Amino acid sequence: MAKIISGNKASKKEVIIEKAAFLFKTKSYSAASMRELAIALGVEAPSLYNYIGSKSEILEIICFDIADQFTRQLDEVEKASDSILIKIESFLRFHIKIMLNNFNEVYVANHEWKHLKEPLLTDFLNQRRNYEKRLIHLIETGIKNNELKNIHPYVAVLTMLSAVRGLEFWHGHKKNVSPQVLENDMVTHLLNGIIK
Amino acid sequence: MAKIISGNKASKKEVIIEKAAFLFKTKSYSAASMRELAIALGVEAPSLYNYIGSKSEILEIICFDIADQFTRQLDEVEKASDSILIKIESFLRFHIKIMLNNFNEVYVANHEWKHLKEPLLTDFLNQRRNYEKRLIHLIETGIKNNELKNIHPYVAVLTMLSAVRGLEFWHGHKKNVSPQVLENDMVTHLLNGIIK
DNA sequence: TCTAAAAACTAATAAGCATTAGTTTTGTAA
DNA sequence: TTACAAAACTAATGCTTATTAGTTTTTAGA
Repeated sequence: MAKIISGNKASKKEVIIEKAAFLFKTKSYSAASMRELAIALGVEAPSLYNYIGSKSEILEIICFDIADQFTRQLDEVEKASDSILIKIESFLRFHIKIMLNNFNEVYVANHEWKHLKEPLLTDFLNQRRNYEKRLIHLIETGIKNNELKNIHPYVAVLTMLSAVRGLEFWHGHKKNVSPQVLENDMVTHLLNGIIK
Repeated sequence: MAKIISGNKASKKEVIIEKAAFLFKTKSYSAASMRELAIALGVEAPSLYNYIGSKSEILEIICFDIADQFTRQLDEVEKASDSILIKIESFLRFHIKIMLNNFNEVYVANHEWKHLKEPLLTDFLNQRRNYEKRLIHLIETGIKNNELKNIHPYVAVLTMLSAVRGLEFWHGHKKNVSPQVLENDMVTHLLNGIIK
């Protein structure tokens, strides 16, 4: 059969992971089989094992790659000498952008992480919890600063994280709205509300 | 082996579905097996087929039961002679409450609907799309009324639906916050924002 | 053109899956 | 106590799964 087609830069392993992310998103991790993945790549299933160690390794790479991207961006936001408001705004804008650009991988990281095996599952959840804690700290600082209303910090973080995460339903609706309008309107909503 | 224990009111079928909802939420629909479900009920797998037709029937019941509850509540909201603002607020509060009270079933309906088989999959998605459209109409009316800012209606609906849906992460955090505070703070956030 | 490594293949393994058929046990009402 | 129905069981079917071992083909460099 044919060989795995790899673009100019992407290694074959990266091509496999990319297709797998699409498949895991579409059918879910458990329901997607290595056979299907192989067919999507024009190859027999066992051939995949020349590049990857196991099905679960693919999931691990996807989940931790995304987690790292979020962590690194938050590092930068924290370092910057901006107001809390600006910090929150840039964290929101980053989430929206990465959601639109790395759609499949973010979707898989958000939905299929529970199929990670220990100890990676615990690692992943700790990384997430830590990320949330840093965001909560941001909100708390904003409340003390008098920049923000006195709402429960975790509720605010949950609301914002969930809202941007909901962009997984955006596909198919983008016809009428440009990504820029989407980004601006959602940021406005989450910071200023919808009441006139 | 023992018999399936059914409470006073709940039929045995309802007990199966309840446990299945928990299992589908915890392990995902594909990864959860009828054998596991049976063990959780203290029974052998084939015994389940005395009550339910198939594994997928369980998923169907869960998904459409939840969908119906949302539809019926929106019917009432639309009928009521309230301002748009009040209408949106009660739709939000209903979502938050049902999320906290029917956690497992809502979670499964939100995450595992893609394993529904045709034509039910199409039915389900149509029902969802229709629900969204009715919410969009609510927002549009509010904008015309001058009750709401001139934001993109679908973005607003997506933001609100996603935010309340994110309460699936609430479990484990409820120690510090009462459901009432959670509800009020989230509603405030989604209507008025977080800026002081 | 020859050689060595990379990457594909085929075949097989062992396990798990939902579901069906047929049988036995259990509970209930006469 | 007997008889009937409900609800459990055991055994089996046929299918799919990820993964491994061993082999052949393809590719690239000297």
